[in-house]
Amino acid sequence: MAATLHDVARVAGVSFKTVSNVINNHPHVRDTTRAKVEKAIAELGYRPNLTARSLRSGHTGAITLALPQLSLPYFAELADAVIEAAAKHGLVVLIEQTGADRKRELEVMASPRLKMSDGLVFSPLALGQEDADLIKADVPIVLLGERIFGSSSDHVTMQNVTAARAATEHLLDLGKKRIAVVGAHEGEVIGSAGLRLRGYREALEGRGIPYDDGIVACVVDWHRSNGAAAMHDLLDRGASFDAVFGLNDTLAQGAVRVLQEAGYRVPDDVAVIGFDDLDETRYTLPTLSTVDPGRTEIAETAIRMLMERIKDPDGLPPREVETAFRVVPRESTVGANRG
Amino acid sequence: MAATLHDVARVAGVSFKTVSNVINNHPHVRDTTRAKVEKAIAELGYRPNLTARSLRSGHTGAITLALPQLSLPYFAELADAVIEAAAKHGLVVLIEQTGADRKRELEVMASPRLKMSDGLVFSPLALGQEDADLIKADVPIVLLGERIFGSSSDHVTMQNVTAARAATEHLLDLGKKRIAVVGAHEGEVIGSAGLRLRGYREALEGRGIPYDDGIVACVVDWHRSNGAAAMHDLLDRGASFDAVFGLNDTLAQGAVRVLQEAGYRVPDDVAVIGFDDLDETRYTLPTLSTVDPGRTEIAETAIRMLMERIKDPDGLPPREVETAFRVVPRESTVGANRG
DNA sequence: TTGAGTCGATTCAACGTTGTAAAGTAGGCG
DNA sequence: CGCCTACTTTACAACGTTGAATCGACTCAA
Repeated sequence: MAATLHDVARVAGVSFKTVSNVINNHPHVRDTTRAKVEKAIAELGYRPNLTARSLRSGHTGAITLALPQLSLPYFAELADAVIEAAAKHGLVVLIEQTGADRKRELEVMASPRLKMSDGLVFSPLALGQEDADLIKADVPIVLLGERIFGSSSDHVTMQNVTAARAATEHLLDLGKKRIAVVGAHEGEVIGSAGLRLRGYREALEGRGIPYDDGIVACVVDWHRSNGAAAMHDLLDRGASFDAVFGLNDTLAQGAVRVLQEAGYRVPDDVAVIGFDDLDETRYTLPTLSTVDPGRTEIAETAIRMLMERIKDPDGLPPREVETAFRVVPRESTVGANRG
Repeated sequence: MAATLHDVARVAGVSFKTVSNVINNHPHVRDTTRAKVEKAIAELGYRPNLTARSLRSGHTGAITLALPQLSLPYFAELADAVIEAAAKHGLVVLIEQTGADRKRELEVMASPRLKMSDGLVFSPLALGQEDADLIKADVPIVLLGERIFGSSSDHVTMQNVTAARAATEHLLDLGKKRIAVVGAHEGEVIGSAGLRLRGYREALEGRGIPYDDGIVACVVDWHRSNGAAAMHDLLDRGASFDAVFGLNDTLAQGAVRVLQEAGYRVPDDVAVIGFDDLDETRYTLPTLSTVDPGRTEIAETAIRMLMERIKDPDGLPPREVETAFRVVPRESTVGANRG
């Protein structure tokens, strides 16, 4: 089968430890010896057994990324960013899908498989404040995403409230007066829906506009179909509005679709803004205004924090980082003749 | 640190091998002993060290999935399907992004990291027929996707030619006479672009319609923007056509967008069909007709074949499986009042 | 010339697990 | 009562690697 240090040593005529020293660039190896060993390595096509190395060294060179589902575009783009950020540090990424199911989210942290990696980047959806004490595992954890936990883990979060406020203000700045919301979660306070709704309300308050829950449509999931259904709902109710804040891009896309079917022009009759800056928002008709929550920065920060904690598991206090966001105006709010 | 077999053994007052026997459901363990051991396991929160188990057993319980990029929706949905299929067999998935770069695709197979998994599900884009001999690694490989290799690996491919032919025939059946193609690759024969174009030509031949390369637009990449640019190109050339076959869904979406901007009604003026059955094609305006290439079946077949080959690396001849496809008519070809 | 110090290579143990083989403990039967 | 068998537990070695300690040879300064 595959060659081992011992095989190489036999061919090179040295001890297997000398081969190990060559591979690990140990300083005290004679050049002639090194050459002999390298020749033998090439000859046998030797590759180090990373499993054995992991057992000996205690770390694997892999991290786990746990997220709801890759077929949700936001998480696919997040995973892309995390994999690239990890690759820069020589880490490989193992992906676990939780389906936003609370039981599976807890299982991820409890599974012995987690120890096949050195740390966990975790984007939970179903876990809430009440689960704070359950957020722990045999490896360091960095929590991503929108929720706030009382846990002792590191967090990388987007600025949901402030960013949502900025998105709303963008609509207000365009002279919109009645801004509908698509995608609220009934009664939620600390989830991303709740936080973004809070930002929306703050923006209204800032301009002295009363909050009207008659133009706030609730949904269960954040899929395109839910956005479409919510917009149908608003239209059926006869709600009047001149702008829509979709709490994420897919919801906004669903809403745009229904508005267009119903004969409304976007943005002239109704301006629409989303949230997430998915790649595809650049290519819809009209292109979708949105908020870039700093996905690349989230990924890179998460990896950096995780590596710091892997290196020093207990020396650091729990940290919370909020990434920079940016409102991205596109055709769905400012029309086709933008800069 | 984490408890080991020895720690559990000490607490339970047995040898560490007995603990191992309990964990592995060894038949001859006295009930009272088992109970003692299980109590100690619970007490210490013992979890087996999978790295050590891997070293000893020679397999890891993980597989590698190598693909171009997760932010491309097709591959995100493929990854989702592969992860779910793997999970059914108790396997976890490690993802490598190649960026469709030939060098990185070769590196994936050569990297010692690959041995941290038991097998490779590989969806190459840059490797071609001439690289057939380079398709090999220290672990079994199942190749996915559109290319054909002379390699000795297992393949799971979609029926590109037949499915593209069916897509084209769907347009012909609607009475369309001049079907433009968006997304061809200049001179390509055996890639997915080449194969799908062949299916298109076969369909035309079958109806005695001459092939006109004046309505076949070539692109470099298969992104939405390329589809848009290609459609711009066709319109600028003054090409006349009453239908468009986008060689994948994102290309088709880009094309639809440009058509709509240019004032064409889809499907009344121009019918459009894509390829891949991305989730989002259900929510565009109009919803996009497409071809479901059997993604779930691809994933499940690939995992099944990979497991068979892991179990018996040399006993099986190279196999090639083609999955079933299905034309999915939606609004972009048959209009809004469909069944 | 000798002792200290460096270089180069080796030996040994350990990481935590499982397979093999052997050892110990009953129970059953002649 | 002793022996054979089946059951239960244990001891030991291995998986392939790296770190610690060791050892010989050589260099240099005293």
